[in-house]
Amino acid sequence: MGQSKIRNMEEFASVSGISRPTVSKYFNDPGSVRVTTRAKIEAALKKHDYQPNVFAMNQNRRTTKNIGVVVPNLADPFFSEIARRVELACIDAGYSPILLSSHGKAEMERDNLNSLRSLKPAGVLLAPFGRMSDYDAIHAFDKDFPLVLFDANIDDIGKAFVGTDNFQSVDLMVEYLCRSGEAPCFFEMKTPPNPNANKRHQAYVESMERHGHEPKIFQAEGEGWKFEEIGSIEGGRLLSSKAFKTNTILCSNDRLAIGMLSAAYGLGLRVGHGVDCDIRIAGHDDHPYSRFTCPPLTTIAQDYEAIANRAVSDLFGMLEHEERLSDRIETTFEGRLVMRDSA
Amino acid sequence: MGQSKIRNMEEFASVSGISRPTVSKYFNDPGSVRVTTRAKIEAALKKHDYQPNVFAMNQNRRTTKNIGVVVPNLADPFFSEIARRVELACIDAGYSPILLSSHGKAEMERDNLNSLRSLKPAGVLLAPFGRMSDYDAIHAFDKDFPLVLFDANIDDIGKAFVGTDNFQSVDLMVEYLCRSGEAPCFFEMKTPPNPNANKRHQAYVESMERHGHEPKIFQAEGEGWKFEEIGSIEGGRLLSSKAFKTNTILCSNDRLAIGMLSAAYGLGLRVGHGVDCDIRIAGHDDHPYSRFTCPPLTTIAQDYEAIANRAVSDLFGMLEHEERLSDRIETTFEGRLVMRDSA
DNA sequence: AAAATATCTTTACGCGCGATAAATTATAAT
DNA sequence: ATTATAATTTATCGCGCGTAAAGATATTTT
Repeated sequence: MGQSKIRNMEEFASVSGISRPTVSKYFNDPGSVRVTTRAKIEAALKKHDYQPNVFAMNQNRRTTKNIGVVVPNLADPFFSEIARRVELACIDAGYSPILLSSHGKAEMERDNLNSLRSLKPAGVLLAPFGRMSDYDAIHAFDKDFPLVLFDANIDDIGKAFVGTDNFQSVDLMVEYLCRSGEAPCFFEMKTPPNPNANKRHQAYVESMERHGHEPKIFQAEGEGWKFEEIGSIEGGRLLSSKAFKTNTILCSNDRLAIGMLSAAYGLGLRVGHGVDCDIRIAGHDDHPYSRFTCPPLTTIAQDYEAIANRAVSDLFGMLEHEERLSDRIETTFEGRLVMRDSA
Repeated sequence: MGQSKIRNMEEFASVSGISRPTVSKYFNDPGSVRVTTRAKIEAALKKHDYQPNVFAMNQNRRTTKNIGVVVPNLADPFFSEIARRVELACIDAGYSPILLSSHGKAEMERDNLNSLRSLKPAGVLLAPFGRMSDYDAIHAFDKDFPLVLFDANIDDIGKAFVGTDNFQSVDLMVEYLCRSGEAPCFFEMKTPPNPNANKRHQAYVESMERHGHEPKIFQAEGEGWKFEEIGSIEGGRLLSSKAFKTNTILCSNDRLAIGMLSAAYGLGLRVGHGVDCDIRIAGHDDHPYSRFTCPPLTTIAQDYEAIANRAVSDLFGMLEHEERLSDRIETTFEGRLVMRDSA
């Protein structure tokens, strides 16, 4: 809290009785100066409130403290939830996260990466679109900056990947559904914008075969990120035409499931595992609202916190230890079965 | 997209055959140079892809193209939705929006404003916490930067405010509910984190009195931003104890209503306006998921697009016309009744 | 065509700080 | 106390670009 107005580091150095280069060292790493001088500087800071000019700081620095965080779509609560944790983890580590949403458009993902270039980020955490992404742009970016992927993987891109093990998680759900009732069919989008959908598709097929059941896939038409709407319209169509041969439906993600629950309600179907119920519907992701659907949604919880923390620590580990990791690290966390009333 | 690597504006100027100061002018305003020289520069841009260093650009400039956008909580779909539109509007206008979420904490709102200071933003769009906000910090910031508030108002802070007219919108809903059935009681949080809740409370009371009914308020305990949970637990308690004297409940916002719908479902109550229904539940905001609740939620739609566009145009109007607006502008848009099945 | 105006080039300086080398201390180890 | 080591000071350069002034061209007007 200050009275006088300090214009630059030169002036601040003089009022604190320390030379400017030492003050500069202090701001880059307070631990790198002697305790006595640090005390002087911090005393002066309280009297004169000054803070270094970020633009001048970052102009000549090899590496800034900026961390880019790029997610495909902040309007999706899954991403806003995980982005929130990533942001906080960066702040805790003393970095400045810059959160960018690509608003569901792959070309904006490319633009976002290009914008980040001029910010000279120390590193970037990217949840990519996957196949929809501009591969060349991401590949080029990967060569110029330390990059860690999360949520969705792209082969050989980035120094590390952190996500959920879809094969484990889907198997967990399939196993549970088979054990507790009829084997599930699988409901997904025909052209999903998120690459995890493809993994889950595969995982479902393999898991069903392992359990001795024939996989049954139902694909919804529709593009874009309006998953609930697609789940409601296409799912409702399938439900009302009794296209499903089983009373158990596993949706590729919670948002599709939320849409289907809405359609089922509209059709007067009772959803759940009770004896008086017509169908079971399950999802995947433990979406923030899945606790409050009607009925509450049985789903797989991704470990948001672990994913966010690992992605951040993988990145900062590289940055701070200057490690030249020859090997790309892939970390997947297990999903956790969350049993509620819908299945 | 180019082959050669241009290091700085000097080099780029030479390959384009134009002097550096003119190139500098071009990047600050492409319209300020002659068409023939602009053509040369743009031809060179295609061959050599160069972009000016932002840090060096912003260092000496009086005003940057940075726009700060601060919202209380990106995890709330209402804010992620409106922030998305604000961001896009800024980009369209040629500015660089920097989106910051305060993650539900007032002290982080203050920190966010302080971080923005060092970015020398041309202006800032702030959706404040309201009473919870650090008034002094916001007031000080207001004096140093062009500031426009949206969603929540604070008296005399900012050059403009843009939001929804809660008195109009709540009255619209009360009128509809009274006309189509029993007069509503009002369900809200006892200590809401969002100041609009207080406006809606007042609006409900006034509207009820105007319609000749006695207002009945029910307040839920609970702090923080877990509105659905609070709506579910506290709403469920009230529902099961039959505390409401009327079969019609107006919730202060959709997220509370979503929680209450969940509780009602759990209690086996039929929600809706049909003859066979037990209660009617209405919300406010047209939350992205309110179309998919069971039953779909009758609510008031805020005009996100209009609010975002007006907030941005109010700010840019000031910036670009250098208007010294003596008067603070307050703009409120009307809410729109969205009739679905829940009430 | 000449005159008036708009635009460009040249030259030069400054922004605030990072980085470095050499000289000078202050602190720790012997 | 003397030496070895670590930290600080002094001095100086450079980052990439904004900005301004003066003179040189180009374009438009008469």
